[in-house]
Amino acid sequence: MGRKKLEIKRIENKSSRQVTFSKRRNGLIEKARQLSVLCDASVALLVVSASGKLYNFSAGDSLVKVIDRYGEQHADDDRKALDLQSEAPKYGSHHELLELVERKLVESNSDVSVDSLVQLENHLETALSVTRARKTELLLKLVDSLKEQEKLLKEENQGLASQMEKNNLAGAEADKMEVSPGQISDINCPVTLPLLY
Amino acid sequence: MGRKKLEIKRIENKSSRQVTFSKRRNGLIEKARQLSVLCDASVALLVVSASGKLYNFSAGDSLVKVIDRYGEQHADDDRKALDLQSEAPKYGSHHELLELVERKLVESNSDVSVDSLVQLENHLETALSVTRARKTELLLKLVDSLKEQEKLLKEENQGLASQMEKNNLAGAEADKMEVSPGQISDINCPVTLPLLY
DNA sequence: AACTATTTATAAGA
DNA sequence: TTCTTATAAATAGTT
Repeated sequence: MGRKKLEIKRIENKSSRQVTFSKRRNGLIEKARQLSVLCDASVALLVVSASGKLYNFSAGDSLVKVIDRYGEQHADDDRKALDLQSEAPKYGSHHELLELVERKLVESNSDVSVDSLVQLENHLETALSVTRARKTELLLKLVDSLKEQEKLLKEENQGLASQMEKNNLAGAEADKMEVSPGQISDINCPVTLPLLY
Repeated sequence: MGRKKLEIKRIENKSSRQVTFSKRRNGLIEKARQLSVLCDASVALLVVSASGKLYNFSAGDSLVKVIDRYGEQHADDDRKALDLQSEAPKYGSHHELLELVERKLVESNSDVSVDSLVQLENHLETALSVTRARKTELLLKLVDSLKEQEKLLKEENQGLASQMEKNNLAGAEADKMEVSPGQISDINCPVTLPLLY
């Protein structure tokens, strides 16, 4: 959308790259803002220029909340994907909790004592801590069990491989001796298998 | 840019809000991609729909790297905020930052303003979120790689076991035939190994 | 930073 | 959801 069609590839001219960066960055932020307003969504946007400068924008929720949600969602997805049922209490998402608190604060502006809010805050922080700790615990347990599994499989592999090796060597020995057919099933016979690495 | 000019305010009609969300979200992601390519920048974009579904996109660097950079920058800000008087040593991590904070809080127990503490609280919360997101991301990656490793080992195992099975069967065949010693090294010989489970 | 010829995005409709 | 198309908006090159 300009005087000429611009191919989407790195702009080589440094100064026009910088100008385009500035223009499009603003455009992107404006689009993000509009999406948030029009569709009642939260948007977080981080842009790092080639020179390393960071620009950030968020709408709807704070950047931190959105990033938090990113972390939480991944934990949730993972738990579902792995069929791990969590015994963690169903507090709902942090986002929802925070919204609930915000609503409470707005609704009952003055007729809620600071003490009760402090209590609520502590309660929520506990819930949050429990949930997070649980998440980490589950992931760490999963990692441990996978490592254990890996160890067992490696041992098994080692066993199979060395058994085959043994067969090979025994076979070589057998080759040198004169072995009668009747003995074949009682001894380790030579095998020449390509050892799977 | 459409048949009619659209005011930038929440779209009340639910279905058209949803359609607009979908279209503009895609548009936003495309713009983010273009910015990254044209200007050699990194972009991270997180969008949370009203219904709570999260969409994320990143270009240039991974989402985690960009979020990390955000966290680093805030850590830098924190350091600067706290280092007004003393010379600025190199605090490499949030951990060091926290130690610094603790020291400051103990040292200047009462002569620190509430405002600066509020600011500090916000910065630390940001650091916390970023750290948690990173922790989760790293754990998930670890889980993925362990699963991949497990898969490979199982395949290898399968291969070894079936090779042995083959030997066994071939050996059984050999038992029934009359085999002269000279042929032994050319055929698969019977082996009676306990198959590792 | 402003201007404007064009390209691009997208709102409404199907 | 996907496609079409009229129109609004963004922006590339220019000043």
